[in-house]
Amino acid sequence: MLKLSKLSDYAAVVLAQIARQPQRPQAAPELAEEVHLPRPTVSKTLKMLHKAGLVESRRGVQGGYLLARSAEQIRVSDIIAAIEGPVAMTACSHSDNDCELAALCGVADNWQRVSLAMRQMLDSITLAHLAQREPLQIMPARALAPSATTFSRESLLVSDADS
Amino acid sequence: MLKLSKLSDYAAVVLAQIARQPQRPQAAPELAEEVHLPRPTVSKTLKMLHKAGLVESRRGVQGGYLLARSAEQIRVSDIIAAIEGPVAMTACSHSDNDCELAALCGVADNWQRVSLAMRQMLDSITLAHLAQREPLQIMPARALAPSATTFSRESLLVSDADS
DNA sequence: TAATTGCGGACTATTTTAGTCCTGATTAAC
DNA sequence: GTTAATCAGGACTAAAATAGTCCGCAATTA
Repeated sequence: MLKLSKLSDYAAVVLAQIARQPQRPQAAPELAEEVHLPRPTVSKTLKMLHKAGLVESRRGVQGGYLLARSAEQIRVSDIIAAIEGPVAMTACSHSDNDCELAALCGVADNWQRVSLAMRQMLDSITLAHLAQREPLQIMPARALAPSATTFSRESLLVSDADS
Repeated sequence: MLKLSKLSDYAAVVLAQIARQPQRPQAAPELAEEVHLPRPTVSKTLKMLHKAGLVESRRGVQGGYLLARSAEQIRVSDIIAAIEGPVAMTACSHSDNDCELAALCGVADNWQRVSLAMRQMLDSITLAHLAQREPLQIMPARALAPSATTFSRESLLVSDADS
């Protein structure tokens, strides 16, 4: 399925909810109610998001959670990384891991590139996009000259619906 | 991690190996040896690939596995789907699944689009690309006019290294 | 100081994944 | 027709990841 864990999904939903009231801290139980998810679970994801630096927390009365930076600056890949660790498709697709089969399998390099392309796509989409009530349009991407060797941050551009 | 299962990774490696000798059937134990993976496991993945129609099998002496179609016609998304089921990032990102929270979470539509973009990327890369000994270059994609509403199959173009 | 709220971590249960093994069916060669 | 090679299907086990809950402590504010 190549799927996100449920927790990552929850994280996105909860963050989107916070993003819709950016001015005041929102407490975990309050958020849980709004997104219809169990409190301890929401609490857990918020703690993970805090550890990853995506949200700020305020304790005490009137406390709660705030975005640590604007929704435009929180990338989908940040959210996923906060919950599941860095985005990488295979064990050998992140360089620090030494797969002793890498030399043999003859596919490792190419998997790495696929993985990179995916990460870049996820980098190009932000919480602000997710939180929009209007559906996104993710642009069809287009091939460049065959000699291009690097990715641009803009490789997959996401724009608002034009209506 | 948003990672592939090991089995999917194995499947890619094994398929790449088959692709390099397209003319004759290769038996499971032989393939296992070549890719340095345990026989029963390779056997299992091959059975899954067969069920998904990606390889043909021949029983008996001199039997083994062959690609069911050319490596250019086998997409990475096919391989993943054969092992893990259809590519979809979240439970609600495939339409037939009814997530009762969809109306509430305010994110579902956008997740679906992210998921779609990912699938399209995976559609655009084939076994032939993976099997190449030379590393791929996956093209930087480029935004089109803001009013574009559909994806093109070519959205992420993969080309051979130009060296 | 009391109420509210986050923090950290332990813990359990469930599901998924990985990996193995066995028995039977099919095919080709002799 | 017999034999050996090979795939087919599925049962099974073990291990790991995931999901979810709970508790006691720390911080903050009124």
